[in-house]
Amino acid sequence: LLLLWTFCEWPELLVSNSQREIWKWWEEEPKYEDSIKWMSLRHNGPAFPPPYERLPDNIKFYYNGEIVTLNSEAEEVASLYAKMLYHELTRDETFCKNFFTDWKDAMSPEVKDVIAALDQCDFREMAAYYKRKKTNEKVQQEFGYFFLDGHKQRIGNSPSRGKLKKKILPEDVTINCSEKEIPEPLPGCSWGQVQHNSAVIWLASWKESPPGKLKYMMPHANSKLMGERDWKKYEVARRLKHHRDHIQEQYRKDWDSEDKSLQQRGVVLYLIDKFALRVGNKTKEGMMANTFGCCSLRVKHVTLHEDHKGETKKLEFNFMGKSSILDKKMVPVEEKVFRNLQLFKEEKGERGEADLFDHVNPQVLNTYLKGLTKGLTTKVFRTHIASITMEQELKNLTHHIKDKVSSFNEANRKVAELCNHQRTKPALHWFELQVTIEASRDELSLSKKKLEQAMQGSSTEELKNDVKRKDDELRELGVNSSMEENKQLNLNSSKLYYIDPRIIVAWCIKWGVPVEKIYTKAQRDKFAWAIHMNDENFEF
DNA sequence: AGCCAGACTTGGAAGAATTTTC
DNA sequence: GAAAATTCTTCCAAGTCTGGCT
Repeated sequence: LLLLWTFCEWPELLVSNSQREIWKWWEEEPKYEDSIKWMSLRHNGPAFPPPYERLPDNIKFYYNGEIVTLNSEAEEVASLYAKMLYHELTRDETFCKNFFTDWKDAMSPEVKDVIAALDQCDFREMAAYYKRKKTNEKVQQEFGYFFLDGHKQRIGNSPSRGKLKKKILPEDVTINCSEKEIPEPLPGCSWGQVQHNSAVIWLASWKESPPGKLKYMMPHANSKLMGERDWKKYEVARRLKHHRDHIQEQYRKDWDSEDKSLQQRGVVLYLIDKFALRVGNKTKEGMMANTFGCCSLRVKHVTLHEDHKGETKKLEFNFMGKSSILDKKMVPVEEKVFRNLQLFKEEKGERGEADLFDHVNPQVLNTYLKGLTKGLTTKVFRTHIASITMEQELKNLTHHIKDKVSSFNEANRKVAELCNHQRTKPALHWFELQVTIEASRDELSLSKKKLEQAMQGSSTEELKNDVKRKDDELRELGVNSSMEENKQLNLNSSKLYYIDPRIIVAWCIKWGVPVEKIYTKAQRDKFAWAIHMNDENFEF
């Protein structure tokens, strides 16, 4: 009976995704123009977290060992801190200072009188309580989907996210949907705005309070709207092969140009075309993280090396790229590029902080490229080069050293290296490390003791090995803690954003490798269009 | 012509789930 | 059978690029 009742309540949601029929949108004829993204768009809007619930009576907050009852608002803010009590950040002085200031604003005068220092606060009971509490899956069921032209589709980012920022209310949210399908806001609330703009694909948007940046509720990567764009992206990147010769010819001419902006454009385009650099827009001058791309490179980021015979010209990049990932590599360049760069550096009097390419910017570049072929922008080069490289690497794989999947990963690794996709092996935090080292040292001395005791007897071989192993372990801990060389390549980004999935599908068919070995479930959903095309002869 | 809000794309890290190892 | 290692998913920050404004 219970089952039946549940079934009636959520008939569609009980059918798991794998059992559902897939909407093969890629087999359909386009029903409307490119500029129109949808005919009907229905969804429930973002989910809002329920109003704050007070702590149960048995969970207490202590100040200086005494129980203190916080007013509701102060308790709510305290709960945010309690939830991350064991996080490294709570040992950060600035973090604590900022939090304490904001927290005080939420306190009633009486409470404020009592609480004078953060380090006298005991959040441990609260922290334990929240750790037990589980998030509610029902929210995902009700709000995790939208309907595009009658088809059910998953929503991408979770609408209820956003930690310490100001709470988002329905009044802050703009809804984008079909005319007659406006979602219900929370009782007693109304939406900030409702629009019916079929030229865009987002479902809801709002301004995030401290940074003032726009946030969007977008369709999931496996939805038609996202898949269609992805497909189109790879088609544009594919078409670049028909224009690359001409582009190269053109920029070679520009190297000799009298016009400084043409000359710089030529060199920049060469670097992007050869080394798959990002274009390098101006980054928002937030207090920290000065990052760079091709157009924004400074003089100090590029070092020129000429070997003693003056035969090979090399360029050394050394700069912080997107997400503050270090891009450091030595690459050979053509003579004229080398001379031009020398010139650009000299012009700035070798001042390290000066912009290396002061006569070009991303807009200029993109305007030029768009004139060459529709849809061409600088980022297309990265996609193109990555896909071409992968295709070539896979073609070169005539035999498999270990197994097919390992060979595949080798090819993938080349692409990741090219795109400079890194991943930092999470280093143990300092104090965790101390604890680990301590424990490791104890184990070692214990084993040594055992060995000594056993020396008189026989069969000490095993114990000797044990000591040796533990000694090595301890030594390794010391090495790892000294950090550096913790950088590893991350193959996921190139696989998800740069390599045309049809190249991979074709390879899988050719070598009889199940696609499941290469793409995870989520990735197969994202690339469903390519997998279903099932084209063994696909050539990028 | 330069600037910036708006709308997407791309990225590594954290956290969850799963597999492997001891 | 638990802990450790690895893999996968989610999260949301950090990029790109367009087009409208001044």
